[in-house]
Amino acid sequence: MPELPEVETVCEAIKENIKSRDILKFNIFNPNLRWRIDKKINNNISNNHINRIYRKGKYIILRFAHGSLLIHLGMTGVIKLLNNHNKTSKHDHFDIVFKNGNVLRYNDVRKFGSVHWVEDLKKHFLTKGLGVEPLSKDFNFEYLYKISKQKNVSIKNLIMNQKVLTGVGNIYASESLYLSKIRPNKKSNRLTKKNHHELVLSIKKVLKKAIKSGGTSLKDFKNIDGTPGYFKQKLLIYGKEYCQCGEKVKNIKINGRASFFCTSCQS
DNA sequence: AGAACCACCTGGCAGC
DNA sequence: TGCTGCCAGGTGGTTC
Repeated sequence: MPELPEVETVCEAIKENIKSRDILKFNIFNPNLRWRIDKKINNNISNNHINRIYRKGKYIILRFAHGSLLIHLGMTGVIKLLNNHNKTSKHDHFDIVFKNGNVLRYNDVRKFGSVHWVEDLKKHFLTKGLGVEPLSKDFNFEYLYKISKQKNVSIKNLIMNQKVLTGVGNIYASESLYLSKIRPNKKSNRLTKKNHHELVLSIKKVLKKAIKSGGTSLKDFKNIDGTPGYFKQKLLIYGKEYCQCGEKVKNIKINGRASFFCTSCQS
């Protein structure tokens, strides 16, 4: 579920709302996530101080002096801020308990998320190969064009490849391709230079706009205080039946993922 | 080597 | 009502 804007929203909310950065303990309720939660995380973070809270791609990173806590929300991961030790509910997996009583609680219905203690992010198997950040200046025409030409995949798969571009998922890939009038199943090496220029701009535009709206709420995404994001109302093609031009929207599978596009507006 | 497919898991919904 | 089948925002690992 959560793509870059949702993770960014959660990250910012944690920064703003956590009044203490000193951790008391790490409580595990259900260790079964994509990878079993390591009990040793408690030893690594209890009685330690978070120096920095930030996002890399779809990962939330809590940085300590001697390593980082790496959190991925998978499809249905939700982080809530609680002010006391509320009793746990179904699908709660762990708490990060702060010394002032604040609690960050991770809930994940489908268990596709993860949490790891990582000493060196550059060497960890989940983070070492991550591509460029879409909102950074490293993501530009030259970068995308070069990779596009050397790959033989659909452009949608290319921009969703986290080793190429980190943070873009199924919704924002569809939206960006719609904005730049490119069909999602078009092979990346067949796009024109103009296509690439427009796609880079569209991806940045869509992501920025979504962050401004607090992310997209379909079924599961909720911000840290339980409020939903409002980008869903602004989606132009994902999940739509008709395009703004009046044409019926096509929904095809690309690599098993629903891919929406307009046969009239996109070519 | 690179691309496509599968598996992991739960819940919601449509159709019968 | 209840059962079945299909669908869902992700991605590492396996297979082709």
